[in-house]
Amino acid sequence: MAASATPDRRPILICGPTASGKSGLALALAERLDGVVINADALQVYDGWRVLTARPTAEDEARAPHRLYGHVPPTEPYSTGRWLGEAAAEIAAARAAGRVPILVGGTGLYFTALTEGLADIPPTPPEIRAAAEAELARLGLPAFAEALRARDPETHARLDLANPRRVLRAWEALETTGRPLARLQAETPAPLLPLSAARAVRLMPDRAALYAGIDTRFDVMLEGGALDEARAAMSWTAPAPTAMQALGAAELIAHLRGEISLAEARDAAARATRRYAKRQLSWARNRLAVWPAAASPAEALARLAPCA
RNA sequence: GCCCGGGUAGCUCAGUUGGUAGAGCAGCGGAUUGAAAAUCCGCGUGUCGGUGGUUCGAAUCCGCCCCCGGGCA
Repeated sequence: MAASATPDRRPILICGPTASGKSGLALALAERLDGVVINADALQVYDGWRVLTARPTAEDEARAPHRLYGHVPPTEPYSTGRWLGEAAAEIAAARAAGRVPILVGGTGLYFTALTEGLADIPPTPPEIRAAAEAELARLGLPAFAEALRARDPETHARLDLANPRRVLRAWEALETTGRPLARLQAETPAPLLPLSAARAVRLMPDRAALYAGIDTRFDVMLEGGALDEARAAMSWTAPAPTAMQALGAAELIAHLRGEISLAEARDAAARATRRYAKRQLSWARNRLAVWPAAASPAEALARLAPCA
């Protein structure tokens, strides 16, 4: 333990399931290491969802710089590609300012794109997406997949043909670039931040405790104004589908419309959140298998920024 | 104390004339390179309350015991 050793100023990556204490950990690290917290969560980017997405509070944001939170209006679609570009810029800016970038979020795909690379493909123009969706609706999935196979057998051969999203994505990439998605992915450039250039930790909390926390947290959200947020969302004009994916939004809106009771909405939202957490753990366990794991935020904090 | 009804999966329950059990919900595992809080695939996880007995064979039939609900006292 040479006290004179240069402190590790590599970016920190924190991934974990919802309600695992990621945000608090990131904030504590930011305070100890003079860092900048950079969001890696697909829904927390949206303005309009603060309570329902458990975004850091104004008080939290006053304690350390926070980036990529609530900076997107609900009318705009968001994507992994857009996040990657924004995150890269924020990482560079933090470094330039002599601060440690601390990326935290529950969207595993974002971290994988950052550390393993993402194919260089321009965003799908809205008209191409609309046309692709119309074609899928007109033909049905099997016939739509066949239509793709006729034009792009290479990508078709590796697709999950039961998953409409995947088939749609392949179609859109082909329409947008004129090239097979499989080829584009094979040409994926080097990652912006290889794992070796960062300090990563994945939170793997006890399942039962996590689920209990999810259930109680939704009640806290309700007390904190989640219903007001949902009511406001009902008046958004032409919100992007990605913005309406916030867990609990559909349930609370159904309740506000008088379709279900508040208790039913709460149960359904909590259940959806538990399932989401399960998928996140799946990603962390299998796709982030080489990341050091921590059972709790406290354990991770002690490892990444001892004492203080 | 007596009389009914009921104890089967985590929960609510089904289970034909006896052939070691199955639905829904919950849950679990997996995939996932631009909607990822999305999307998709797969999986019953069980001392049938306990214990004797009848039977080749008992969740099913019989005895006793335990527990829960209701009624009568």
